Amino acid sequence: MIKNNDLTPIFKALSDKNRLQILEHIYSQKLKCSLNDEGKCKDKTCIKDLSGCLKISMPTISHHVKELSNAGLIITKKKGRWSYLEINPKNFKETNKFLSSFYNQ
Amino acid sequence: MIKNNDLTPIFKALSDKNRLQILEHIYSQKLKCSLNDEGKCKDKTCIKDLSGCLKISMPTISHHVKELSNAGLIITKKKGRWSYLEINPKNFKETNKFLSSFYNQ
DNA sequence: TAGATACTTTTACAAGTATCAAACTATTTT
DNA sequence: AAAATAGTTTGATACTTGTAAAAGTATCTA
Repeated sequence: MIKNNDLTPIFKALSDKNRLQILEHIYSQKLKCSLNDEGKCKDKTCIKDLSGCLKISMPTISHHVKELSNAGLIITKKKGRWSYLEINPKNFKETNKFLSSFYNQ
Repeated sequence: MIKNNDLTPIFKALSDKNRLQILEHIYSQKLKCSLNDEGKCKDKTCIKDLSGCLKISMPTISHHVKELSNAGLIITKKKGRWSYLEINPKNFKETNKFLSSFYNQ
C-alpha cells in the first residue's frame, strides 16, 4: 500500500477554479519577470494584483490565498502593506510523487 | 500562462480520504495479484471488496466510485453482477503534467 | 420462480464552503 | 494627525457535499 500522509487538504485547495487561477498568476508573473530586464518589474504577486485579474472581491481572494497557504502550496511574505505570494514547490512535488505511484510500474 | 483545461473536477474527486483509499485499494489489488501465480486471484476490485475494507456503507461507496469515474480517474466495467474497477492512468498523468508546470524551469 | 447477491438511485439531513458587505487592523502618505 | 492604501476578519447567505436508510434494478442460484 502506498504511504498515506494525508494529501486531501492539498487536493481540496486545488479543487477551485479561482484558486488555480491565483496559482497560475503567481507563477506566470514570476516567469514573465525573470525573462525581462533585471529589476524592471517586481516578480512577486500581491493580493491587489490578483484583485485586478479575478472577478471576485478582495475578501474572497484573501480567503482563497489563506487556503492555498494552509495547504502549503504558496508562501506569503508580508512586507509593509503588501503580502507577497510565492509558489512553494515542495508540496507540488510531493503531490506529483503520490499521483505517479498510480501509473508507474 | 499555463493551458487551462479545467482540472478542478479531478482535484475535487481526489480531495476526499475515502476516495483516495478506494484508489489505493484498486491499485494495490492489481499490484498484489500481478506478483502472484497466474490466475490465482482476480486482479480487479469490485464495490463489495471496498465495502469490506472501508468503514462506510455501500451506497456511499457507490457514490464515491461514481465521482472517481466521472473525474476519469477510474474505469468501471460491469460483468454480471459485479462492477470491476480499474485505474485510468491518463488523467493521473495529465494532472502531474499540470502540477509540474509550477516548479519545472 | 423465489430468494439471494451486487449494486444503484432516491431522499433527507448535517456539515462544509464560496461569496460579499461591513467593520477592523496595520502601514504609508500628505 | 488625517486620509489613503492594502489586507484581514466577521457575519450572513446560498450552495455543495458526505453520509446512510430505504427502495429499486439486474443478475445469478437453488
